[in-house]
Amino acid sequence: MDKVRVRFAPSPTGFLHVGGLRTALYNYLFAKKNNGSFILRIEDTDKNRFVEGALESLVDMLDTMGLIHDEGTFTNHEIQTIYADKPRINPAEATVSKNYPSLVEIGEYGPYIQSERLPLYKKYAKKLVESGAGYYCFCSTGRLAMLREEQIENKLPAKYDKYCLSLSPEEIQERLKVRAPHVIRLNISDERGDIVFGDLVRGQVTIHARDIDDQVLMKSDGYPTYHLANVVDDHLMEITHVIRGEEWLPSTPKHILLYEAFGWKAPAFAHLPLLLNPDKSKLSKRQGDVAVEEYLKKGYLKEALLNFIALLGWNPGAGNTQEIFSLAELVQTFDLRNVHKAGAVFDLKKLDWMNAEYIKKLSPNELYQRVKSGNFLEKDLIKEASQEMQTEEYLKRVLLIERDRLTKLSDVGDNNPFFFASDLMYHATLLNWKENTKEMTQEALQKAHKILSELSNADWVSKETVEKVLMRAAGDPAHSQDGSAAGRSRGDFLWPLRVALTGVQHSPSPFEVAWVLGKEESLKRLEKALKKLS
RNA sequence: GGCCCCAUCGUCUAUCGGCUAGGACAGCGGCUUUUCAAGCCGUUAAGAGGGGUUCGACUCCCCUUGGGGCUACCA
Repeated sequence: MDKVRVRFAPSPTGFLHVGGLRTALYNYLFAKKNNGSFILRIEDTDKNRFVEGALESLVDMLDTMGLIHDEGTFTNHEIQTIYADKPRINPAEATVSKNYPSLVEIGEYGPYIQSERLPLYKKYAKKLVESGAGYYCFCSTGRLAMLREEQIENKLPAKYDKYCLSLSPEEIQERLKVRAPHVIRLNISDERGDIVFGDLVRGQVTIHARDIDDQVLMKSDGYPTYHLANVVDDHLMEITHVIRGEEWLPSTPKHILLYEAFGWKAPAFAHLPLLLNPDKSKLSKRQGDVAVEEYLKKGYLKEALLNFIALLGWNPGAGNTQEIFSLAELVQTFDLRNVHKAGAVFDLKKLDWMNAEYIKKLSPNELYQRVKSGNFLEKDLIKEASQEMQTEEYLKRVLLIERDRLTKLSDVGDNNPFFFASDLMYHATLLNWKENTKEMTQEALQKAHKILSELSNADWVSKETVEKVLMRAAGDPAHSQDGSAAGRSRGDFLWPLRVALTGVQHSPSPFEVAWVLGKEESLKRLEKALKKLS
């Protein structure tokens, strides 16, 4: 079998979409699994929908997500960073893109940007016309629209009526000579009958030729449409497997016909199920975020997003209930045979869970780095805190305590604002544990103050030390079951301590809070609470 | 309107004719516990409907219904 070559071919019409990310991911996984090449090609054949900067963002986003391609289009930034240590990519072999100076192309099948391959499409379109598989069409958009309207009204398939196919060679030449606007269409004969093709995820698909429109292949602006460019490029670039979204399924017969017309062997096709909104329509911006960048900005880890998206439409196979996969594990396990046919709803709740799972696995250092580099510390809560509370040491302590409680990186501090407060407000009644008297609360706080003030600053370095000392002070109810400790419970001591340190009733354990706050701040808060009581 | 694809818990899914239909998320309940979270345990919840084929259908075939996609000189 030929060496596997697959491609991800986005259009520069906006940011990378989570649906696009999944398509790219499956292509990547399939390539890596089969020791093949993953190629990035740019399909910029629609001048009208071109968005400035989209190209660079698309290419870079693929890399920040870790889907490193082997061939095709790269940004200079990539070449200098991500690929710097990859011997098979030699920056010296890079050619600067003709149309986009910020991009570079690497590989033997270039250029990899369709707007730079225009002569190629022109040449092949001409071949089609010469063989009769294609023909010139001069019809106005007005006539086309009327035709279509009429057909729908008569319950017929809406398609071009081949009017221009009846033009004589002389007429055609004449019109071409005066530069009459025209397109080139694919000539599909009803006689062709059923077009049958195999799909790696759907099995055999059959569509009758009579239902297919004479697709425009070359637009009047001289650019090819997706259909022509796609087929020509996939053939020339020796793509072996076309893995793309299900929205392409209905146009695949057109592509099959093109391969036939050129006498080329068609690649294998695999049409992936769509990603859906909660209402089951095709995933769209209207019902939530779709840009990968937005998810990263919201504090989702790229590993979690990739893992989650991999499981939308694919599973590791019979009996395997594993859900957490690293990218390397996905490569190992991936198999197109386990791709589903039905669309999958993008369920944020499950993504949240998975993200939390990934956060829990991060070391304190990694977590800090991620939070910092993702700019998640740049929030008012933290920026308005005292200098001491913004040090790396302090923030790392906060993160260690919060790690198991975070859903997203952006949640840092949100559930425990007292870590960054400079002045807590106390409700005297909240300080009392259950029905305890003010005196008992005072006693508890004084005891805590005494114990903590006896600790040296060095003792505070260890969370365990702080915890041990306070735990001892809280007493162990297990040793006073006979009531000798006058029915005191840990709560009698720990509850006032918690409220004094946090001002609220929900928080991590007082040991941990005290450890995070440090000696000085902890004592300060205890004193303030005591003052409030007196 | 035409064509194509799809159909198991609310959601993601397992099942390739033998099922007491399994797992995960969410939900609910409990344990743990000074509170919250985490963790652990438990639990609610599904094969759209109708015909076939078969000893036996969630699994195969047909129809209906439902959902989705495509139907551009967009990809």
